[in-house]
Amino acid sequence: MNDTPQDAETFANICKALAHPARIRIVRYLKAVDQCICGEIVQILPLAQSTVSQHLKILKTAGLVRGEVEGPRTCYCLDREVLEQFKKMTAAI
Amino acid sequence: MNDTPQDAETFANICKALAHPARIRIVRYLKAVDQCICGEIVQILPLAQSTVSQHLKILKTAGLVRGEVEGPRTCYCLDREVLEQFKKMTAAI
DNA sequence: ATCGTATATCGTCGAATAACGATTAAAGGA
DNA sequence: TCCTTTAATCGTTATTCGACGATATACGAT
Repeated sequence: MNDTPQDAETFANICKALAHPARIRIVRYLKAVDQCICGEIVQILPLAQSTVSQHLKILKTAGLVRGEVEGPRTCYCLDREVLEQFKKMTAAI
Repeated sequence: MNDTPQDAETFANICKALAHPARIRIVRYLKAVDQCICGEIVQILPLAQSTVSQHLKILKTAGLVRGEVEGPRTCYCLDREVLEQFKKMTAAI
């Protein structure tokens, strides 16, 4: 791992995406079930659908999660590659 | 590592503390020099003294950094224990 | 006792976050 | 075709963040 300001920014961005308990729980859930639709997560978390959708968007923007539309629903899964990258960066702190 | 909502909150809190490039750079710097005073960090970062002090406070509150007053200055260092804990939690995601 | 240095804290401001309900969009089924 | 389901987006509101300058505090040195 590098140690440039840019690198710090990259790492900070992923941390930011994970800096909310709901998003941690989403990531863990996805890890456990491999993939699921948004509504499933809404069931699990004590949050409104729109709020969950927003959290998913944040995780997606950070690259940690991918979603693909399947008819009226969207199937979400972890991007394990990105997650591994993050783990490596963390280990290198 | 556990997988409770409380655990998610704990982890999210540390992520939040690291969710800013300046704070990442502070942690890395402390890792490299082992310990230093606030002014040293002010030199390194393109931020005002008060801003750096604030970032240090956030890191301290999260437990990642400890500071002990030495006369008119404060000597900061990493809490390697907490950092290791965070690394383990991250690896367990 | 005063001055200078080093930090922390306060107050402020704009920007970003988090949450929600309401609305919209896009299928799929009746 | 119309209704239902699912999810995304919009608009709003309250809160938090990030940055700064100014001020306060605490020592050490003169």
